[in-house]
Amino acid sequence: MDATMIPTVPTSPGTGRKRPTIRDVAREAGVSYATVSRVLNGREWVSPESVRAVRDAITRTGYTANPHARSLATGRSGSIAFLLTEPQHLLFEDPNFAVLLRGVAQALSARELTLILMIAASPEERGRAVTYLSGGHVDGVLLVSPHSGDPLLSQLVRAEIPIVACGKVLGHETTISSVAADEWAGARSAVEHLLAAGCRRIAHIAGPQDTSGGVERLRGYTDALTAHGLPVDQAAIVHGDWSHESGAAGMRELLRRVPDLDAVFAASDSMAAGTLPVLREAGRDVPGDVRLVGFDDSGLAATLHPPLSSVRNPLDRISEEMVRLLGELVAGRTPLSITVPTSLVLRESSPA
Amino acid sequence: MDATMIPTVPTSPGTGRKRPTIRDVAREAGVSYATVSRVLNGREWVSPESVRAVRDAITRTGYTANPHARSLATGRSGSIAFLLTEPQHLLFEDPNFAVLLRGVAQALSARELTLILMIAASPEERGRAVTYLSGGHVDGVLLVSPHSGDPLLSQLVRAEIPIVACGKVLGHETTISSVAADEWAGARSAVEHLLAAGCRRIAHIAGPQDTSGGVERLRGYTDALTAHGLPVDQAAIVHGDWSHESGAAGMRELLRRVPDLDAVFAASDSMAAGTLPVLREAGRDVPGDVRLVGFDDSGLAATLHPPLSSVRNPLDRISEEMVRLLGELVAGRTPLSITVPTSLVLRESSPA
DNA sequence: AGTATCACTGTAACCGGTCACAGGGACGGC
DNA sequence: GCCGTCCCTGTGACCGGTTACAGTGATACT
Repeated sequence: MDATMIPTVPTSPGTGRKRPTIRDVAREAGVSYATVSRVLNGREWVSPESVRAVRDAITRTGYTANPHARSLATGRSGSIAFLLTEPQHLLFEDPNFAVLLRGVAQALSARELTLILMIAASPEERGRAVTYLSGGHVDGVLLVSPHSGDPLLSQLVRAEIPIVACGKVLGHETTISSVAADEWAGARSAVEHLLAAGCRRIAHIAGPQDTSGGVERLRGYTDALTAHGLPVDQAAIVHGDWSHESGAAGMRELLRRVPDLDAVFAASDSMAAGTLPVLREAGRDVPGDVRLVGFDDSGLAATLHPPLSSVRNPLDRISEEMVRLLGELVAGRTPLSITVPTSLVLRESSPA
Repeated sequence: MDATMIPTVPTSPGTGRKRPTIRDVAREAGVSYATVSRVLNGREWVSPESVRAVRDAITRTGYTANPHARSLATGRSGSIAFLLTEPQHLLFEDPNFAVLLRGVAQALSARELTLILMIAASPEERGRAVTYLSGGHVDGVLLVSPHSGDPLLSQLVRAEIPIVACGKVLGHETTISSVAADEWAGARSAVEHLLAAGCRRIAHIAGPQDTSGGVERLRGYTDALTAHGLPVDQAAIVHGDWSHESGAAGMRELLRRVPDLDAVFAASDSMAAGTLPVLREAGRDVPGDVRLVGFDDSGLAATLHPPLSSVRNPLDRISEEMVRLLGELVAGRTPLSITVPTSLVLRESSPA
């Protein structure tokens, strides 16, 4: 059927017909191209008639500005990079990450900024990422919970790119802005809730201690205990890497070391999820024998059996603040670290 | 809107010292800037000495090309958009999506293309996305399983942007390239495996029938049964929406309708995971009493108890092919639809 | 020797915007 | 009538690359 049909338009993709430029609009509107530019950016005085003429011409021609020409002229790219250095963030293990990404995309879209996603897992990818970013081709970089010692960090800092991290970056407070949930308070409230429910042998599955999240959540746990006059038993603290598997392994270890535990506070929902099959196998009922609280309130929490109590990590708020802070950095303000409050969401795994 | 835009103050941190340009490199190397450009693109004759001089000058100055200037001159942006029209893709529900994104990022990075992520959920976001993309500011668009009737599709097609979709787009075969897994064959092999293991009452939890995935997987199931001379019992087929919950609900329904079932083929791993607690509660052992096979072989499959057999959705392959096809479209080739093979991964939930 | 070819290089004109600067009316004050 | 101000507008010089075109010297060919 289409073999005999001859297309009416020479449709070579991209080369088709030229897109209208600012000069075309100017001619159409009967003004100079500088005036069109002024209307577009709206920061100088232009007569109402000119504005209207230009507006009309724009809709008539279907003009949209060429962002590359604009970037070249202004030196500002209008795009920011969202850099991931750990591929597992993108995998099943970390559903929070997806929520954060969604929030950031939304906040950027609202500011008419484009989001460039860079996943730098392999050494080559990391190298390419550093070169690209150091080249000053984006206005700023958003980082997800970077490890403090990562050489990538110092390279980016040296390149003087505005950076905002999600989670405090120890040792870089003066060069990198950061937005973090008040994880200490969240962890503390989780443990206080368990104490109020009558638990006295509360164990903790901690996160990596080279991330602020891991440190803060552990600190919240110990502080809650000591504030209530309870001893901090090092045997009741095991360390995981946020993952499901490490949660399972940690739980097995805890059952061996502290068989009389009556509650577990896990530093992530994934790790909390990992404890469930282990507890079930050991014949411990949740929440009957052991109360369980996780952290992040990810999508995972509500789908577990039993549904998991968790500390809500306000990721929508965090992503919004990250973009705001990045805007300020780009505008020349000094780096700033802020925290946003968390809240405890109670579900069946630890009834009030 | 202007209030939220990043101000145009020229004192951004990056402006400290100016980045070297092609002219700086030329001066440093003692050649003209055209020669530097030639070395960079390497497509014309340049003397070995000049090449070496330029190379040295580049490393000495730490030069990196300004992509915006390049785009402006060449008319090619060097970036492609990854467009999501359904926000739930990014959420916990669809771990496959993350794997696909990862693969695409990798494939693009290897080709020195940048990935612009656009999430167009709200009507405003969708509008902005269409304007941006229609403006010709990216070289092409990658779409994830779009619904055939989506007006966004026809708008993009009208704007003559190269598009590659993941999953066949019914009705747009001649304008949009697509890459899809051979889901029919995958589903069929899963059911054949269950038949070979001796199962005779095989139920199916199907996906939404307005997606090609849902349709194809169901068709593979029925075709496998009829090919083996078995009747297709409509009572043994329930419909879900890919989610964990719908899997659980479907399983409850199946146990009521087909109490003597000896196997379940679920159209997604999430739905398969949802069946597990229901089966356990009903006292059915997996795989002892009921064999279970999922679809996608997501990260989820291996972490379940028991580990889940699943049809492997070759997302790495799909992402690679999507990027390849997009490259061909940009180069002017006509749209093409291809399928890539799936394979069955056996685990404890359905031993051979 | 004259000339064609080859290998290489430099100049200049773009690409499509932004913005500093100069200039031109209209108006008010002297 | 002259001047200064206030708005508004156009010209032209960038931004940092690519590339068409012209040119140069060396070598090969006639």
